[in-house]
Amino acid sequence: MAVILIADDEENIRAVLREYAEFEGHTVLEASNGMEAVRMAKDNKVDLVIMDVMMPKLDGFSAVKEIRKEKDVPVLMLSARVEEYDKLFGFEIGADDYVTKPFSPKEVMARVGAILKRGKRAETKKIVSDGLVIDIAGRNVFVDGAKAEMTPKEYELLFYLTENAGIAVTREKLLTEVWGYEFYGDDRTVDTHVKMLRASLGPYRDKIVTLRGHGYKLEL
Amino acid sequence: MAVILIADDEENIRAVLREYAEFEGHTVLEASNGMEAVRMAKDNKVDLVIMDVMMPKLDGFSAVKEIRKEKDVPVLMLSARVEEYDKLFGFEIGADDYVTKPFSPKEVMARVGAILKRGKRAETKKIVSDGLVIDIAGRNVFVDGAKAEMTPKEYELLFYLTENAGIAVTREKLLTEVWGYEFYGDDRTVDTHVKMLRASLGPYRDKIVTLRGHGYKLEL
DNA sequence: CGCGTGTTTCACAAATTTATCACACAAAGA
DNA sequence: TCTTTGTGTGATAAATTTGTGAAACACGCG
Repeated sequence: MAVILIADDEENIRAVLREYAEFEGHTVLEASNGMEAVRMAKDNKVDLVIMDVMMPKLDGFSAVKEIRKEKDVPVLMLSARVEEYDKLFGFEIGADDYVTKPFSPKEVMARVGAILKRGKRAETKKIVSDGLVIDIAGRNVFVDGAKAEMTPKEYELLFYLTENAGIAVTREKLLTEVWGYEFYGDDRTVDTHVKMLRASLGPYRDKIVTLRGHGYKLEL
Repeated sequence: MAVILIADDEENIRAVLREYAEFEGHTVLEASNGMEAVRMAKDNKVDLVIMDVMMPKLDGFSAVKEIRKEKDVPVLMLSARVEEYDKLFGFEIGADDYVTKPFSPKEVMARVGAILKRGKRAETKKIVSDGLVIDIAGRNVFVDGAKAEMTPKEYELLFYLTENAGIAVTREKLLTEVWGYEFYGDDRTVDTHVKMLRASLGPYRDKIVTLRGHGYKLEL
């Protein structure tokens, strides 16, 4: 559905929200302080941010300001404070909603749903496996939240494998499908690109399984 | 600014909200029960409805449903109940926001402001990112407040990319979509226009990302 | 017509990507 | 264990691709 960044220094609050969010089919990223939240928001394609006001290193308001410099992502603020001032300030910096602690997860998710519904932006399909996010339409690949820069061939190879996830593919097949039927080169070229693709996938390098004497397969 | 219909059976609550709303420059209509609220909403040009849940003759939820049959007006629900159920139900019938009593008038007005702001954004379809404002309907582009003058092709190219923000687009696709299917010219024409468009976008030139071996993408 | 703005093509340099090769390494079978 | 076969990897020269400036071209208008 959507990618939600949950920024709160309290571990259990993140856990609760994550549970609810994932139940609704969202992908969740977590940040435990403002700095981390800013970094993650900038590096990832985030659809909504749930941001706590009081956090170490960088408070929620400042974090939102920072994020807004680069991205126009909707924000729901969380705060333990009940003072009115906070609420107004939250709206002033452009927060889309505001909930005070203690809150009910259901209410938060209802508000999240409302915000996402409003932001009817075309949502690109994403294939997710653990910390690996593959966004074919946006030509993005995220490894544990960080954007993985790849060469064109790597993208195409990965996308082809993704579209055929779980299916064994021969080198020949890959050459004709990814490289094109006119390609008359070496089988081993595939190996080299798999090597580079694996390097780009880092911890998820093993998602590309070698099928000895046959070819490769992407396991999601 | 806007016309706000305040529906609440408590006279003093209406009075307080009216005071704040008028202070912000809004025009206020009042209804003391659900039936009246429905009638007024249908007969008048209303920009936003503040609706109490518990009212005589017709409750707030039913009233909203009734109003929504004819008009797609944003609604902020008020309720004395603190039960979660109400809140969720409020969102389910499409309320844009929800505040429980006792509330602070300032908070309510802040939320009203937020809702109206959203609505306005949707009407003119202004896509904003930092100091970059793209008003497709008005055919305007503002860079840090200053209007950016562009050639027709630049506008069209930018608008197409904006409508497909976050999605990778090939040069071919751009040629057929922006230039027209009959165009049989050079791929590289796109490059040149991207170059010029980037120049026009000044500090936001990097919002147009080059996807090597593929095409371009607008990142908001 | 001639002019001016806007559009397209083109060529070249710079930067990036690719294909291939050789060798080390790993797996499977005798 | 030894052999054979297939795969992983680093290096590198060759091939692509893009950014850009300049020139050619198109077109509406006074």
